[in-house]
Amino acid sequence: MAIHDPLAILTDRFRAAIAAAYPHLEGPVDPLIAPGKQASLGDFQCNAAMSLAKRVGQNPRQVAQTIVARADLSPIADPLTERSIAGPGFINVRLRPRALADLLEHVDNPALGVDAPGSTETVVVDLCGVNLAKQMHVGHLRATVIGDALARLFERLGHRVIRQNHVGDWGLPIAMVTHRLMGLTASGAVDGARLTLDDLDRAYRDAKRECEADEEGLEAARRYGLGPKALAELEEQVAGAREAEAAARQTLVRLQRHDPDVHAAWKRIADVTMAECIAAFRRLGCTLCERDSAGESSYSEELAGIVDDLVSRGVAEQSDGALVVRVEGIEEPCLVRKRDGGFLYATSDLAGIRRRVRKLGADRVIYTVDARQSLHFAQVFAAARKAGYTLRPGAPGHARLEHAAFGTILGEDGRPFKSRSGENVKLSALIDEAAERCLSAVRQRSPDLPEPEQRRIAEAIGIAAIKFADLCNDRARDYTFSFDRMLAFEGFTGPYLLYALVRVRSIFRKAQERGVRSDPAAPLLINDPAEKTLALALLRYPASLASAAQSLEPHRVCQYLYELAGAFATFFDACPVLQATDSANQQSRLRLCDLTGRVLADGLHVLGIPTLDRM
RNA sequence: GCGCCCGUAGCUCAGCCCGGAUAGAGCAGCCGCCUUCUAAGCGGCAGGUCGCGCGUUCGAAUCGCGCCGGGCGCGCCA
Repeated sequence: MAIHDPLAILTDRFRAAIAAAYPHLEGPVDPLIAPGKQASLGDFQCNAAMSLAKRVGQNPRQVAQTIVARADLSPIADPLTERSIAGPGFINVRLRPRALADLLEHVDNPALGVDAPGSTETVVVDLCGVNLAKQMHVGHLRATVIGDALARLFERLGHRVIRQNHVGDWGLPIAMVTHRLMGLTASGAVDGARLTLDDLDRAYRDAKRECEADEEGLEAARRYGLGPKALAELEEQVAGAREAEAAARQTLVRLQRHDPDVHAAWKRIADVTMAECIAAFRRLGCTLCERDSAGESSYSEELAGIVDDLVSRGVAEQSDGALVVRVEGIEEPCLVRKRDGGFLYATSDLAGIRRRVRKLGADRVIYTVDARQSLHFAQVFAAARKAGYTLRPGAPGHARLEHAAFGTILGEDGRPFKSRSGENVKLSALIDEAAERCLSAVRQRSPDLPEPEQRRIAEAIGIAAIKFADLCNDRARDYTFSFDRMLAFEGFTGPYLLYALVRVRSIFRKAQERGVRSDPAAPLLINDPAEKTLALALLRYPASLASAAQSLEPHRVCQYLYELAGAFATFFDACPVLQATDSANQQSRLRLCDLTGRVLADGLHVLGIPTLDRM
């Protein structure tokens, strides 16, 4: 048990009291301890009496009295009395200032009160999922930022984390670009040596357009008897598209057979794309590197074997010429091979699960992928389980597969976020704009700092704003992207958290200037209400991480950090540190500041948000 | 048609898993607070039929059922 978490301690004490008072009750009873509803009544409350009343055949107030008589809360809280009971049977608990200080001593360590896990798990996080020849855009932002935060969170909690970037680097669309690029290079239209991702992005779109046959248009033209000229144009378009597609298919076959020319072109596309993406991750502060890439191509050789395995063991079956895995509870079967013998993305996802569990040793695999893929993952997870791919060598039970689904980023018009011209907004352009908008504010507030420093600060604030906005609300929901709101420099934003930390660090800068030494062993004095609120907030840090990890919801950490920053802001206003009335108070407050700064920095680091010394 | 997600203050959102006291934030509005550690801050006021109905319960934003409204998905694309 966490010996520094008052909630855990009180839960323990009340559970014991209830067990002693009602020994005939079966199983442990949850004492329902919660933070106090009103600070004036108490710091915590026990809500168990009401729910127990019926089970023990007493009225709730009687139950509360019985619990109060049995509960021993020393030394952390004031003794309970008749007056601790309120309303129908709420039991209010008030912590002792001294106890608060003692508890804080326990979290004042490098781990900040986060205990090592009972058992270390291997957690694979599937994140990012960029596609070759496509610019990173807002669609990848969430998959990268949320996945990175989850990966960091599990690492912080002491687990072994393996990041997997399931890059879309295989299949017909990629073959289409490869084919087109080879043509462009051969004709000299593009310099292969100086290829950029923008070039590839353009080639991708052109190739796609080239292969799109307007069959419906042709059909309609025939039906409505359009003129011969229009008809001929449409026929030509369709024929051309079919030809382009056939060529792309041919390229795909050559790629699969490791044809040196095609493979070299494909490799070039992969290198150019990944180099730019990895630069983007670095700029964003996401811990994702080349080694974490495990694209679809890396599974291509395994797919036939997977399907054979599924067939031979009767897991997959024929259906309309295709191969499907039927799973209980889901109407739609999971398609693993097309009628034409081609594989689908479910097939490579199955290969992914098998490798992650068997080779990488995953106890959990977490997919940070768009919520629109929910059905797909439900199918694939069930199929993998049915196939036994989730069975871990040398461990009981199945690995846990979880889809950390996230919603769409919407524009302020409520529709999926796009540029004015309807294009996807490039991630780099997004960061540029955020940094640009911050720069003027930084110049205004810190005119003395050198220009490069101002730029560096503005960039960090912009990134903090973007990432915090993405992480701070419920993953599963769509959210509205708004520069104005995230950069408002007010309220529930990334900049607010950075600002709180900057103020902490500023105090220590000033302390040094004034020759004030801080004593790390000075006694903590928790007297002012603002000090108490801050102390209570500091103690909640480990629980906030645990809760976020349990639910795969980073926004819980955001919520927590915002509350901590708020508690600090109030403290900052109410409790002078360097001008404290006496040295004991000054030293105690310096320690509170130090602890606050460390928790804020640690929490921001867990979220992957950059921190600053000044802004 | 079936499935998933969402509906809480003018706006953007927490709270729902695990039911408890007058439902919380931020923005916008109004009133205060910088000769003192960064005012990107703090304190206060005002603002809500928790989509609707029924049910379970001593007690429902929270659990169940049924509606209404919005979004997304649903075998040979990835």
